[in-house]
Amino acid sequence: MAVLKDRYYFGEIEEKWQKRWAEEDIYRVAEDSRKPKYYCLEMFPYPSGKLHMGHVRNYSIGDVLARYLTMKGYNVLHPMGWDAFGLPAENAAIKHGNMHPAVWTYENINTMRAQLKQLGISYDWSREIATCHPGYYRWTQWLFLQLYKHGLAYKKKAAVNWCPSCATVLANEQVKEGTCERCKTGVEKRELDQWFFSITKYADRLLEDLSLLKGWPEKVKIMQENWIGRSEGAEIVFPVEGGDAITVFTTRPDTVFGVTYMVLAPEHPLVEKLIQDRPQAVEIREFVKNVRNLSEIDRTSTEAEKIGLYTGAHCINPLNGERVPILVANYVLLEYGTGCVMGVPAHDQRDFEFARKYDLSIKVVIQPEGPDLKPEKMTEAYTGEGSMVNSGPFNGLPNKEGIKAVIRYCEEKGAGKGVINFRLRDWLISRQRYWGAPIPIIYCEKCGIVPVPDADLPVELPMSVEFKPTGRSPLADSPEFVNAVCPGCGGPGRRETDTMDTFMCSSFYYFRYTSPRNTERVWGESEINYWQPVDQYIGGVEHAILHLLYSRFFTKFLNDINLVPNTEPFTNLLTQGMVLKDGAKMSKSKGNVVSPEDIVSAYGADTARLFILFAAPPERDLEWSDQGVEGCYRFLNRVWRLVAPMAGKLSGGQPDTDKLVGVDREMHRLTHVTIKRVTEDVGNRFNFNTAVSAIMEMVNGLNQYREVPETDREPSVLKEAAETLLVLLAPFAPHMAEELWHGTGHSQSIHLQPWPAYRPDAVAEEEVTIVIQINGKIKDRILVPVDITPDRMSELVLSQPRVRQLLEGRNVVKVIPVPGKLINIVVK
RNA sequence: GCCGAUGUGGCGGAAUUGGCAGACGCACCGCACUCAAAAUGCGGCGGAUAACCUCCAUGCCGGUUCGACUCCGGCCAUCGGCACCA
Repeated sequence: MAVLKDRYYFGEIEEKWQKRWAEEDIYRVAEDSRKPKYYCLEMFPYPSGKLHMGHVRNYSIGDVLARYLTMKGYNVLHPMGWDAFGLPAENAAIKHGNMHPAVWTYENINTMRAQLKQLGISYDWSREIATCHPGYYRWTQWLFLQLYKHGLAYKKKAAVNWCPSCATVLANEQVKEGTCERCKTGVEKRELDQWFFSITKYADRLLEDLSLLKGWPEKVKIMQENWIGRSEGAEIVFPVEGGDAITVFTTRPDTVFGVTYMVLAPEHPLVEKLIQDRPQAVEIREFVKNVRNLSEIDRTSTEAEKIGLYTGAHCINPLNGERVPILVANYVLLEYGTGCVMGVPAHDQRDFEFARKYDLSIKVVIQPEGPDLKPEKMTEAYTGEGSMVNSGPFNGLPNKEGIKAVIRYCEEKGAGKGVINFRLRDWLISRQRYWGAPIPIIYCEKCGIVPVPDADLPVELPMSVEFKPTGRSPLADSPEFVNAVCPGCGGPGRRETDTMDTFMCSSFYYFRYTSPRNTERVWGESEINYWQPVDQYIGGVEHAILHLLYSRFFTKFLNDINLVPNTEPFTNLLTQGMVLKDGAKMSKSKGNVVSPEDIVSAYGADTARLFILFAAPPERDLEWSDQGVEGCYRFLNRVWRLVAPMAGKLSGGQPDTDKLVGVDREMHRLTHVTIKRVTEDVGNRFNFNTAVSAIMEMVNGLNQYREVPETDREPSVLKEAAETLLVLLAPFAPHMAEELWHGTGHSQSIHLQPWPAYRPDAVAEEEVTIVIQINGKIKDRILVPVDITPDRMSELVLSQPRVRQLLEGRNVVKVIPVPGKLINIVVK
């Protein structure tokens, strides 16, 4: 039997068990049809250097769940890996001269892996993946080609962010408030050929299936819903004088008779055609050029002044034949709808303000009940309901019906149709960067765009490239990389030199974990069918939209091509709150960072984990407190001093609940109440903070119980209590629990023990204290049998001398007995 | 501006289905142990009050109810997301 030291030497203990667990490989899992599976996943980190407290929180939460569910008898898949491609690696390479992004990344991975092991997280490390490894990105490229083959990847010109000072292209993430993140220079726009995924083809499914996600926070679903941004309306065609036509999207077809002007986005392809040979041409070209150069931020800022210019051209309202002037304005976005807006100033606030500013006419077509709206007297647009007026055949129709009627009418006349529009845009995945998965495409003069054949994957990143900011992908300057043989005709070809957005790499990693070393296929069929979907996903809310939406898109696509059995990737989602210090997010610039390393070396991993789980429920932000950490450390020491002396002294089997009395019965009860509380808090509610509280209360009770002379106690009760305590503590403080478990005479790992079930008869009480209220105010308490009837309870309470005294001279109106809780006497 | 979350002691938080507000922990105070300190153990700890079995108290105002931290209506504050979406 192991000897337990009288003091808690966390360093020795943690090191010893981490080594043993690795040697015995206790966290390795394989498919096992005899056991129910559970896939517990935390968002894999970007290997930025070292773990921060947010990581510690994320992985501690996941670890408690994984360990708990394993003890509950599930076959738990709990893997870890690295979201290892991305800009910081490249920036570090530029900053540190000749350090290669791969070296920087793998060094960080080694550091962070060691830190995760020091925290004692129960990962199956045999499944570790890194997205920058050719064995992984081979499949990133393969999936790109699958999307391409199914018509969901396409190339198109699009504007990118350009920093004139760094002479480089910037990803959206690198643009902060319209300036370059590194040098603060104003960012410009440049047009480049780029690859896109047609996520918009899945917009309706991505929206509809949100309702299937019962285990997701409402907040996240609402954010995705808004992001997808479905709106119903119509596209209506306005012929332009002198040929051409403008198709406009509107959600208010009932107001088409009120159109008094039409506005095009500056980039709208028709603009140049309309202004040709007109006096306005010079001014408008200048305006368009200026707007194009604006950054996304400046362009879409609500504060930006709305500027419109008259083109001189007109179009015809197809419903009433009216002549409508055409304008160009900065607030109209080319990407949304059809890139133009019909102006209905009487019934749209923005149009109203714009019309007043430029003295455009206002025409009322929806009349609410009450006095007639007069354009010249209106101070704001009328956007409510009403009857249609000045609307030809639709006059008198309630506008809600008018929406449908106008659409039907347009469809009959061939002037338009009902349309559903989404705000969601296609996903731009091209990055003019080195440290990412190369897009597996070859351009050939004869064959055009040619996908790299599967057999030639991966298209490997060349190791020796220059990282000077030249304005192009560094790959473009690597002739060995660029020059390739066309797989179609065998002639000379050029490789695509852009790499893929790293969100692509993280959109399928949770599938790859099921077969991480499969070199033949992206994953095995039996593995994917066994493990999918992820039962519990845990991570920060900052990924509520992009990562989670892209992953849902991928899952639906992969389901469509029969590669995965599920249509949604994550059954349950837990979004953990931030870790704050002094009320603010920890950051270097604020100087309020607490490093996990320091905490682990000063107090041990068990203390760090316990504090982070105890300090707040997982969804809420957590305020870091050094004194709170101290408190958790003291608690673990208390556990040590309580249990360590019991080594070799515990005896007895299962206590017999029926025969226990007095302090033994109370202790036995506390043990089972604690099992119940911890099980519910961890398993049903994810309230780890209250689970820890329950364990603390049990320790307090156990300490008192141990004060009772040994001769007055039933030994089996102490044994049950001590062992239960360790098992309940195991998911939270795995090292200490393991050490004490072995020290008290066990040879198998505590982490392989079954989770205890509480005995209802042990939890049950014979008598309970109920509260006596008079008019809702507490006046007294009384001990009553648990199974007392409400009638008997009322009788008993009303006969109490103190109650009778309080009721003296008052009129009892009503008595409300609530069994097991309280009784309220209503008097006048 | 729109959408969402949160608001409880000196602090982090608890109260699971409308039923004892403040569990558990921190800080603080007192006591024990000690030559002393630390550590540890024991006790106290929302406010008012001389005191109570009294009164007040869960951001503010109002409502429903025998009973409201919890439900409803209206405000305020803080945080987060979206932000000219036609």
